[in-house]
Amino acid sequence: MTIRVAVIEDQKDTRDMLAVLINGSEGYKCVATYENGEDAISAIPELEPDVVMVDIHLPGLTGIESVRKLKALCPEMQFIMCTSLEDPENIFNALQAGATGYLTKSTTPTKILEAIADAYNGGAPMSSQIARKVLTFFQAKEEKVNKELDKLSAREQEILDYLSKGYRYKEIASLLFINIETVRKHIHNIYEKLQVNSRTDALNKVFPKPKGLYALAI
Amino acid sequence: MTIRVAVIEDQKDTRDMLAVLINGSEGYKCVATYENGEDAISAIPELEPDVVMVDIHLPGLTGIESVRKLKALCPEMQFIMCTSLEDPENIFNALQAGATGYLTKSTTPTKILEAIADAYNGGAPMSSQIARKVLTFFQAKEEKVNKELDKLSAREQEILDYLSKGYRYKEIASLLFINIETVRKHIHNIYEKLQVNSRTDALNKVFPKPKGLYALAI
DNA sequence: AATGAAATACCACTATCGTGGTATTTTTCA
DNA sequence: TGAAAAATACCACGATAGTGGTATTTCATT
Repeated sequence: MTIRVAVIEDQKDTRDMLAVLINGSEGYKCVATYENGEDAISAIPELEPDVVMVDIHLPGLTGIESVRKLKALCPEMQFIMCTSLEDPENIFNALQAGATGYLTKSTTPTKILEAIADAYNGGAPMSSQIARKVLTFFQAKEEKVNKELDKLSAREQEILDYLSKGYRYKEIASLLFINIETVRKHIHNIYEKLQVNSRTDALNKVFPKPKGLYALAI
Repeated sequence: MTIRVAVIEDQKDTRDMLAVLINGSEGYKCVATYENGEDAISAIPELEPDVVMVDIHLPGLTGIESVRKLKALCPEMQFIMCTSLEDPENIFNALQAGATGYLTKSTTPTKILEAIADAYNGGAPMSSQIARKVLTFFQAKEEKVNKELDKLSAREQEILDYLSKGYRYKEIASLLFINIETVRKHIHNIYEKLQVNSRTDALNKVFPKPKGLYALAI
């Protein structure tokens, strides 16, 4: 069983180095190399490699954008980002775009081959330093949420939860075995604390939407 | 430099095994073991270990809840979850609670020690299989979104976008330079197509929330 | 040229929501 | 124990949202 690999990398020496490494190893074959994202996008869907190594820095279309487009066309294909940059923003964007691995350029040849096999076998190859940065992104998201949320009492949070699910006042009242007027009062207090005056505004304040979701969907 | 480790694990044999492993290794010291989360929470903030190994399955307070509380008290402390479960929900919740590592019980002693050192040094030790599951959580989105969304005409999508931002009918009307009755009509059509009858329900149908987010925040 | 979908506009009615009060009981915590 | 915070309940009013109609115009496609 041979893993078919493609490489997108603008620097000729790195590109050739990768091709030689891959072709020189049992079980791996480099089936194509590209020096920019545009060429890769027009050729890769036909070629159907198993794994694609992508440089983040590409002239024209960036590596991240290339992955986003390719992943949409070929959901089964595995993408590994290769870069010198470790900043969280790039890591996050790359992974969100559909990459499953993230290697820095200092990675040893052995580790590169391992990473390719790993991605092919359902893993997500990345150093634990990078994994930590991913986690930071995860955990950072919550903070802001709680900041608004912990202004509210437990009961208020409970009611807000029902609001978020679209329940009407009287439904909430019967679910909580309290009077509708009490529900109304709680919600009034919630709105005051959050400085809003509608259900939707309250929810948007407490559960901020992931950016770009709608823009993307259009 | 010695890394000070604490262990929270209800099964005596596993607990003892970990303690022996840690104390038998140069550079590591097991400073305490606990058989449940409650004991750990009352003792660990005083003790200030560098790294805490936490079993997910604990009697009473779960491992995840224990980490959440401890992390709030001691943000610098590193937590590694140990479990036999690899299901995405647990992984996600544990990491969101503040754990930085996630080991399965099949991990070898050497890898366990490596993981402890790794967490201590700013990494996030986890297998690449687990890393992939984390990514899946990141990437799991869209799909359903578009399915509901493309039932709607462009104008309807535009109006739904305003609804999601909390605008009132008359605000939408003046933003789009159309009559409020037209807005009302569009929204009525939107609700019909989506088979709902309130703003919140429509938004929940088109922009499904990442599950577990709110439950976590409580 | 005809059909149909989408966008526009208007009306009347009901339900629900949001505001602004007051007041009692329960819980929490200093 | 005493004060503060939270939860409960009630009322009245105006604003907004949602329902169910009809009807005209525009635009794309057959």
